[in-house]
Amino acid sequence: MATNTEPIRDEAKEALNFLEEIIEEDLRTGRHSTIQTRFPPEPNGYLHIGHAKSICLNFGLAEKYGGKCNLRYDDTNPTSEEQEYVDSILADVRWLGFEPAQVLYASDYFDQLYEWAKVLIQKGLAYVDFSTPEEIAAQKGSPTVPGTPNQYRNTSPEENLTLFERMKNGEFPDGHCVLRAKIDLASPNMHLRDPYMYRIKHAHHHRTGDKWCIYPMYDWAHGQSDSIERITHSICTLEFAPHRPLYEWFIEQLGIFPSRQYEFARLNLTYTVMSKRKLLQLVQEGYVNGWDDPRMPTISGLRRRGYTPESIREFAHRVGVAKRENIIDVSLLEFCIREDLNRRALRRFAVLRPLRMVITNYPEGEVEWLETENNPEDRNAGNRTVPFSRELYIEQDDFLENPPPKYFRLYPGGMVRLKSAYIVECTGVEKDDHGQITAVLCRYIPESRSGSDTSGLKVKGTIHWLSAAHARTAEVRLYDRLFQVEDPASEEDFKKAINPNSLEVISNALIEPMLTETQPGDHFQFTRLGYFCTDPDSAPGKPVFNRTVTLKDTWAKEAKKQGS
RNA sequence: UGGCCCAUGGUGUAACGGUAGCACAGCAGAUUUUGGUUCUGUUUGUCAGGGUUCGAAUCCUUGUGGGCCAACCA
Repeated sequence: MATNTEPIRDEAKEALNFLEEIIEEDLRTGRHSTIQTRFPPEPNGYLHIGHAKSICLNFGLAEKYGGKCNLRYDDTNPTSEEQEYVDSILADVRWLGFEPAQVLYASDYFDQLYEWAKVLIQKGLAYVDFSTPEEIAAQKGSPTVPGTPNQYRNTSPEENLTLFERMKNGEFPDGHCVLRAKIDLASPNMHLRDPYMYRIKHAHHHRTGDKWCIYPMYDWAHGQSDSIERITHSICTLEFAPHRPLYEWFIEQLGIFPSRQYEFARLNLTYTVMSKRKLLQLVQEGYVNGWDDPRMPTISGLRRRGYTPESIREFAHRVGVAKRENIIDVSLLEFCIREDLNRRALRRFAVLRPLRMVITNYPEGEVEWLETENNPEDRNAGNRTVPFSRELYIEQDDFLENPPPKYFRLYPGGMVRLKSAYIVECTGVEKDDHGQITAVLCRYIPESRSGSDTSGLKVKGTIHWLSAAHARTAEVRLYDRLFQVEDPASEEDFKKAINPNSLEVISNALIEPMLTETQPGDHFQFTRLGYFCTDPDSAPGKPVFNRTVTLKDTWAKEAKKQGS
């Protein structure tokens, strides 16, 4: 329920990023009356958190300024693109919470592009080149040495038109020739040294089938596609900045709608890699279990890990937009999901590494159903009851025979509160022949029951627990960062930096009875442990949980300090 | 040794010639039946030199450092 006295979040006072400034200026001056953006992935892999930033930017800008945003697949290279990727991309965009104004494909424009190529040829601005790739590379010179023209550069437009048509008709094998724009072989910008427009590929395209055997290059397709869609602000990452003069040259020569390109710095995250090539390697070489492995920075991986769309959108907002190279601390991402889930996730009891506890003064066979809150941050989440009995399980970490200083949990002679139940005092331990503790013995304080505590006792620690007779089992997958170094991409071999302990599977964790009814995608906070999400691998009666992120753990820090 | 882009605490990001702020992380404390949450406090910064100006993170200039660019990839 929104309070009306609260001003609508003061967006006006919030600082604008450089793209917002450009847009507001364009709107103010009347250069555009509305804006049109697009998110243009190539369907050759799964989307990752870096794409999420771009999606949030493009759709977010359109939303903010009352414009529209298209999803356009940049499908100009049939040999690396697949329908599987097309489908996953749309699903990810929608999951993030955005609906494209239109779902379009660069391949929709192949006919138009072909016609426009002929226009350039007629203007003497494009020619068919039969040189080998090596020859062309050599003729391009280097950044400090101008390129040199070859014989094909002088072919007449008429001849080029014929040649280009023959290319299109499939009269030449792959790689036999290319269509090049005739611009400036001496340009200090290598992209202007007669760039390729078309290459021959007798390949099946996932949408156009076998209609074409020539396919446009990125530079020849992208700006024209933007123009066709009347994209006002074509936002891309920094590495495309040197392409901008070419982007503008094509549009100018064709005299078509002048879309403008703007570049921003792509997102990098600590302890992971972001390039599609590297992610593909992780998948293909079995370092992870697929694109949606919860350790992957892919959107599908984050989803399976338990990240919510809201948390990712918030993250994208918080990282900001600028032109400076950056590497965002993954702790910001973790902050965003904790912030979101703290508000929304229902609390449940789970014991990952069980230790038996026997309450020696509690009647055998008796069971009490005790009330506990589903979410202390949200009164509307209500309460639930959990069974309490003589034999319990607690977390191994919550008992120590010889506790270090500042240890608030249980130890011989010490007292803790069992969350939402009673205060117990440890009276001793049971050990096996090897000296291993098999049970913690306690006596409980009957008048310390939560909600009606008249004991007057104050304890420092509160721990979670499960009634042994009522506990159910579940598989719990504990994930840690995939890499051991902050910036694996800068390593000689990024795969050597892989964290060998990025996944720990606990196949017999204990959970409270209610938790067996969960559905894949459900989020919970396991009290005192962290946020967990039900995995699709769950089977009836045997749920599987992924740890999204731990709770902040100041004791772990303190213990580490003491240890070192 | 060509062109383009960039440079603000540990990490990001504001300040649009006029008090260097915010967030995350860190540290310290208060509250707490989650060592969670919440609250309070706090450490740390304008790459360097020159110039313009009453005044420069901001404008100019030189340097330094980083990134990108020559694929029949996008």
